[in-house]
Amino acid sequence: MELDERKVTILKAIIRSYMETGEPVGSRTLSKLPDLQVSSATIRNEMSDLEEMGYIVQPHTSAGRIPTDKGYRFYVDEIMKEKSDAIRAKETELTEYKDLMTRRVDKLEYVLRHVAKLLAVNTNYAAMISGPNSRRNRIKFVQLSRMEEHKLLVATVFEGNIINNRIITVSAGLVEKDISDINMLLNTSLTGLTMDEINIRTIMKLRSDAGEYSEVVDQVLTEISEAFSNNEEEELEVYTSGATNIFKYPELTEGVAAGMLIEQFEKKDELRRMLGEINEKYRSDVQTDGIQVYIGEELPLQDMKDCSLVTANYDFGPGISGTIGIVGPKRMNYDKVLGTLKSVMKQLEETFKEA
Amino acid sequence: MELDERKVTILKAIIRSYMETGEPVGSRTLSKLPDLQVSSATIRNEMSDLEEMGYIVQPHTSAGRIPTDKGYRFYVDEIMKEKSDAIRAKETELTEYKDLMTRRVDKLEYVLRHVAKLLAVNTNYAAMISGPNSRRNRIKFVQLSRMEEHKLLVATVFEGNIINNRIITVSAGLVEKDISDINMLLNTSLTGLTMDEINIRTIMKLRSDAGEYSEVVDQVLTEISEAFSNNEEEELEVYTSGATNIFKYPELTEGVAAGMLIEQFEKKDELRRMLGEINEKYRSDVQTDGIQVYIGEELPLQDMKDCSLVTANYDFGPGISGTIGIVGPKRMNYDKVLGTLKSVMKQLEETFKEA
DNA sequence: GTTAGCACTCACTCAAATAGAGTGCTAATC
DNA sequence: GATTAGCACTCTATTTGAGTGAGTGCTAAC
Repeated sequence: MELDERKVTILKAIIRSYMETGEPVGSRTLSKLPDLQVSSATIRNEMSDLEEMGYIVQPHTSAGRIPTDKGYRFYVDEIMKEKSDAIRAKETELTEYKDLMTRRVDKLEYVLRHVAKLLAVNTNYAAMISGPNSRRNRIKFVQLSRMEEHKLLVATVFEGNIINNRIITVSAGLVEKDISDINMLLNTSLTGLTMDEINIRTIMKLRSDAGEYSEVVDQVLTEISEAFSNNEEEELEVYTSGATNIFKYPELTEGVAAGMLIEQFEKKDELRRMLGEINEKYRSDVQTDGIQVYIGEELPLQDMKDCSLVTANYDFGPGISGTIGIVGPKRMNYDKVLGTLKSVMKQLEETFKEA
Repeated sequence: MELDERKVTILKAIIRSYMETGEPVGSRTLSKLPDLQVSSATIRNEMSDLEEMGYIVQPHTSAGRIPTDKGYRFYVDEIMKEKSDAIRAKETELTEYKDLMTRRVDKLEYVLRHVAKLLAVNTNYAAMISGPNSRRNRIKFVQLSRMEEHKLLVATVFEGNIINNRIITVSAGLVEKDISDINMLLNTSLTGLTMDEINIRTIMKLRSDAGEYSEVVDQVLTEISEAFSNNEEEELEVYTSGATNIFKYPELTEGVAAGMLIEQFEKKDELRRMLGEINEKYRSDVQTDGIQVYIGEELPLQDMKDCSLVTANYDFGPGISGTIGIVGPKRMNYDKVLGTLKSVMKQLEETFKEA
């Protein structure tokens, strides 16, 4: 069977109606729409076909139809084709938040946290953002300073002005000159490298370069290299916002699943892994604009099988890349989410280009 | 009417039974308890008295009784008297988590986040912790370093090794000597002060001390003072964990209130304000061990009126103080929560004394 | 003061009755 | 051949009413 124009119109109408109301859509409701000038009986026939083709189903015999994953997929693919319209529609709505974002570009964490909130409030779905993976980010400079007799502060600044502090303890006594020398040494050796690139060889070279200091310096370097390597779990943060928005969608809240779903948002490590994988996969995918849509069964996380997930990758330079995700019911307003997401990405990009 | 010994026994029995089951308690159930060797009729008479006195109520005519806020209040006050027993009971259970806490004392944020999680997991209620108010914390030292031509990194380390970074932009050109001089100047003037104590006068003095540099330095100081003053909202963080635990208590999840309650945990600013006020009020209250219990209507937040809140203030030195809160149903296991909280406080204190 | 006994209340459960929305099919119509 | 009107049918959701059981309050006896 073929998906002719009228079938498409009907399918889209079903999806749009279901998006609004959350109720199964009947033939009579559709027949009343202005762009469908046929009787309900005709529509029933078409719906029967659409069901056979797998785009819609009946929750029970005497109910209207609701879209299947396949139905949503068709709809989403359809929007994606005419995406540019959707963007402009939403852009204005967000500008009022611009100052919020531009205010403190220097603290990426702060920006991301607020973007998550902004997305959640604007879309009425749940938002999450994975922070950039510092390990892939280039070191801009390192500053070593003395805090106490045996405690040193190592402040590392990465591209994008992401700052990372560590406190290290050394047993050896260090005079001011030692510290400033090591400082110099660290900067000449490490600047421009990513954490991943700092391996044993770099450290060894550093030590040999240290020359006369090597006995004292050795310990500092050991501490630093350790501080630089034991940090996988913390580096990649995930910020979430609006998890409670799911209470606005009855189909997600009835049953036991509600708790499971809300709990899923507290499991930051799973979210992180998921977003990380998506980022890995589509980071350099220019064709999709870095935007992906996952519907129902397509979701990587089992507990979210009743939801849809829209993701977008941001990339503001080496190492400063991550993924934004919006989670909502399958009947989420894809137009709006896609538009909002694009708009936010664009603004973020501008903000970071300036900085 | 007077609360004689038998009435107390019955009241406590009602509360304990209701804590376990969440079901209204009837006279027959109570008559079967070993420590009540009287008939159900007698108990009915006593319960009638207790109801008249306001300690218990019937949800409806033909149901058992449940405790009122006043009933819980009596019970909690009773436990608080014999608190020391409760502590020791729980202490062992928590030791396994000790390494988790001691691992990274240098990052207070990290510790607090994990303590919140630990409390949530251990109690099965929702936990929250307010971070310390940096504005009241003493500056240990300040480190100024150049990031880019016109960008400087100001790293401020406070007592308790809490680190705060700011990036400031200056239009004037600075040579290395300027930076190290300003650095010296900042440290001699600001070390030992709290943010609150850094007022216009301090800044003015700093400027006059700057002497010959004043033209160039002026801008840096202005930037720094600004960076030091515009940060109220961020400084006081709140970490939450286990909000979804409330799904384990049906009386909290039925009705519309469930969503409201869960949402309340996303409103960090309100939580922050509440914990801040509690901290303010009981910070130096040695008598209560810094522990407070709020039941139902006593809660400062309207949306939590069906819950109880147990709070404890931590204080590990000047400025490093905050408040921990546990939120659960009114029928929460106060014994356990109080014990767990005390145990955690003790461990935290030890951890910080060492560092 | 305590207890046994009994009438009474009220929530909860279950089943049957009812209403309503929607479909599929058939036969008539364009 | 496509469209439509009409009708029987299906299934959910809502209502109703009877029955059940837990629990109380009261009274009279111990």
